[in-house]
Amino acid sequence: MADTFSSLVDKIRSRYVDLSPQQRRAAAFVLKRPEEVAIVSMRTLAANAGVQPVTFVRLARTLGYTAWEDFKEPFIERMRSAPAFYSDRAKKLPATAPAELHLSHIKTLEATQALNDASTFSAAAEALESAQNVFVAGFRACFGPAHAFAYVYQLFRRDVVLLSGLGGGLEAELRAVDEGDVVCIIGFRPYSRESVTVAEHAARRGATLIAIADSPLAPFAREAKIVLTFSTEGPSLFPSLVSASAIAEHLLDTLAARGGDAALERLKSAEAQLQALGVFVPAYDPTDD
Amino acid sequence: MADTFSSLVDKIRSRYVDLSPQQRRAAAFVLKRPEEVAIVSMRTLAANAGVQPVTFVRLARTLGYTAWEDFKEPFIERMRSAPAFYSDRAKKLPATAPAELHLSHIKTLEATQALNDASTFSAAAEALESAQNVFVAGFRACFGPAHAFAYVYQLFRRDVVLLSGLGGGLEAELRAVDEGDVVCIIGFRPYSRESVTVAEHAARRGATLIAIADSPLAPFAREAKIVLTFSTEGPSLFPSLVSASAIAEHLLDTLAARGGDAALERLKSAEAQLQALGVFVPAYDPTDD
DNA sequence: CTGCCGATGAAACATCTGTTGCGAAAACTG
DNA sequence: CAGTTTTCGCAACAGATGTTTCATCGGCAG
Repeated sequence: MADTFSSLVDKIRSRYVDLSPQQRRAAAFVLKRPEEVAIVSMRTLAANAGVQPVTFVRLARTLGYTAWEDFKEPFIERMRSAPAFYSDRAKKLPATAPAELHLSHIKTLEATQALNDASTFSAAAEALESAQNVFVAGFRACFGPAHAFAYVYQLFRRDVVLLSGLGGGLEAELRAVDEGDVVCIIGFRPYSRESVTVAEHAARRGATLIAIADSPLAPFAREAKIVLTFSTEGPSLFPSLVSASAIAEHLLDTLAARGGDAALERLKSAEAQLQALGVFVPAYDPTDD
Repeated sequence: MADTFSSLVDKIRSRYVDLSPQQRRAAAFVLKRPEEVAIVSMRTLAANAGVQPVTFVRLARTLGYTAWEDFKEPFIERMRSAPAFYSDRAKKLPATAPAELHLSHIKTLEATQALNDASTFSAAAEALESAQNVFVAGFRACFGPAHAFAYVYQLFRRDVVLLSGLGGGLEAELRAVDEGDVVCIIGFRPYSRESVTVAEHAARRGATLIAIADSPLAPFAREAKIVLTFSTEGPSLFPSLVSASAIAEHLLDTLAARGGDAALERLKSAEAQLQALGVFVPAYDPTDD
């Protein structure tokens, strides 16, 4: 009984010619504005389509649904997991063990994608650009993503500092934070004490706080000017860091793109420098460029 | 009057602390499941959140909205523009949409998924289980994922060591590697010299090598017994770590699953210990379990 | 303890929901 | 053309919706 959106569309398309004029009107409208179906009531939908409310009930019936709600369901399901298209594709993968986790990673990414909009990313980038200095923090499980973010950011910006708390020196590191700086904290539940310490210190000093968290209600996000939210959900025992990494990378990309040629130049020279220092080893894959 | 979704989230976040317990519950739920707000009725929303229907009206009022509908609007607007299904989204977003990068992350994940099969993961898990000691390494951009992997693994296995090269002491750390041990290295192009150093040393000592690399031909994977491959491709300037994280997490999940109750027990006690040490700060989201 | 005040829950409210029944109109059939 | 069938619109229905009202609870100051 539970139809998918695309199969419903097919059904409409194939039986369209047999429909009565009014039902055609309704069906055509439904295809043109699928979001409306999920969101508004049948009556307003009818008003927008220039059709009587009953017509939608009749349309649903002629297509084999017992009630309008059954007809409506696929439209809702399509919206719930935002870009339904990719979800549908993922469901078609074989149901072996690794595929399941893989699928869940995709779902997590999609959930994360739905939680943030472009303007939040650009606001974060703007704040970082106008910062005197940038501090990055993440503790315990989140140290990894924080390090990755700071490492790449350092490639095209000089004054990026990773707050590590190495050797218990977190407080000493924090003394460098001042007004005009931006502090960027990554964390998720359970929230480590250090992240709150950093956040509070940053707020006290008047620095701008950017939080990358699993919830806008994360304790260290309380005083944040900008919050980027990610999901850690999944069938795994452990919370997933995949989405946090995705967000960090997206932010980096935004920063590099906005930085323009200057950022690119610095990036290149940084890489050349590393190369010259003999940090890297040549790959021996002949298909390389 | 017309609020955007992110500004609404900010409003909730900033005023969350002043809310009454019940309203917090409602607010937290709304943040955790934003799609629901757009789709279901207030009454069922209340049922799912474990709150009275009135509470949502009250919440909307406290946040400055005259009616529930005004509060609900941003949630609907957010969904309306979300689905990348028909042509209607092209006109809305600027060229550098977050959806594009999001899409590429999914593609990368799918590519990675295709590169490894379940048996490779179980082989890796098997090797790790029968190891005397486990060493984890990753340098430069890959230090993050390596740290994340080691951190979680340490939660249910005692003898996991992260090779950090801190203070230039990499060689000293390597002296601990011996026959019967497993060394797990994460890395991608350009390959850092340290990763090769570690790999060669491990091979010389007779330790088993597991490589997590962007190519089976990675220099540090030459002597590896098992290679897990991931993709770093994407439209971004920077290679993506998302898939590397996904692989690491999948491996951890496999390990925990195979470890059975014993692993679970250790995991629990590790978490309890951390809790007792006051490492974490309580979350103030009442909808948590 | 009393009196107060905000927070909370239960029930009643008007309104809007999807759906039905029925009559008028239109379209087809012989 | 009449007779039949289908389509359509209107008004009414039961149930669900968001909201209001009011009684109760629980903490706290005097």
